[in-house]
Amino acid sequence: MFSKACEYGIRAVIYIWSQSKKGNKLGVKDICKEIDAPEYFTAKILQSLARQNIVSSTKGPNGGFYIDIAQENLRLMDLVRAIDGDKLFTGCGLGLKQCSASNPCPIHHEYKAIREGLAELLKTKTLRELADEVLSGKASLHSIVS
Amino acid sequence: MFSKACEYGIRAVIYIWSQSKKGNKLGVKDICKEIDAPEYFTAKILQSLARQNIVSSTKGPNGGFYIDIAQENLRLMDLVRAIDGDKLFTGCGLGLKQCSASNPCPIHHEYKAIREGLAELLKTKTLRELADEVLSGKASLHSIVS
DNA sequence: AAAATAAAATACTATTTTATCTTTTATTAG
DNA sequence: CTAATAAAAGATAAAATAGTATTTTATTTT
Repeated sequence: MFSKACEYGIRAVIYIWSQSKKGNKLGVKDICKEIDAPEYFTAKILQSLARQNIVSSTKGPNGGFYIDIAQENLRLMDLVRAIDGDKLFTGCGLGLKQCSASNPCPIHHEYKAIREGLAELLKTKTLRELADEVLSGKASLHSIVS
Repeated sequence: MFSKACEYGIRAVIYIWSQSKKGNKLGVKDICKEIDAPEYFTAKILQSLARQNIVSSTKGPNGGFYIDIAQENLRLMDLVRAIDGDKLFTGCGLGLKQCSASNPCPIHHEYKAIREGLAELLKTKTLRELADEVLSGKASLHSIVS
């Protein structure tokens, strides 16, 4: 469904958010250790998100990634769009170039419902909510390490 | 969502079905012309589906692909599984190796609902239904050519 | 039997995605 | 001002997906 880049990006941003709340900045290494993601690849994703002003960063000692309070209501949708674009929310399920209610593919209506359900989910969830779930221990960003 | 191979495969099988009903066998060239898909690539997909006994084929003059009546109740789900496997129906939305109700990622429950909705759609739709929609003109397998 | 046809199999190419490594630039602590 | 630190940028590599071309095999028509 989501690309690997998007999966890592979401996990990273949720973690950054949960720590920014405490005023901490995080290095890529720390982030990747926590969310179990490849370091250099995740760095690229975060750099792209920084250019898009979704996360902030500072270089040098004590530098790292953080998220501005102003982004408190950032929706999961905004993040997915920033990384994967919106092909997931626009394209035809069977790949037709033109597919609409007036010239539908055989699963147009049903697929549209699924896709809209997904969009609704992503629009509803804010990064704040997601980070809170992790902070409260209700949800996790990595597999159990035993 | 689906891979290109899967998109072409679904369109091809629906078209083959709609013609098999009339007793016609179809060559790859004809199929690809109708569904606007790359010829050699689609051929490979169909050959794989033939090995999996989802479509049938005969070589030589008047040969081609067709679908056995016994496959009348073939579900879209079976086709998607045969081409893309079931990663779409099993994996975690955020890519966690282990993600379950007891150790959930932050979108586990909501994502599960979306995924199950999709699975339900694919299990409900039979190839017969989809082909009928195309035959009756209610749905289309290619963009409008004006 | 020979020629024609069409799928099957194999090999090859291109593009995109994922991942890693190296160099550069900015910032801060000493 | 110099070291050290950490992100930014760029270059490269590996893997997966998408797409094309060629050869082989089976079947049918003449």
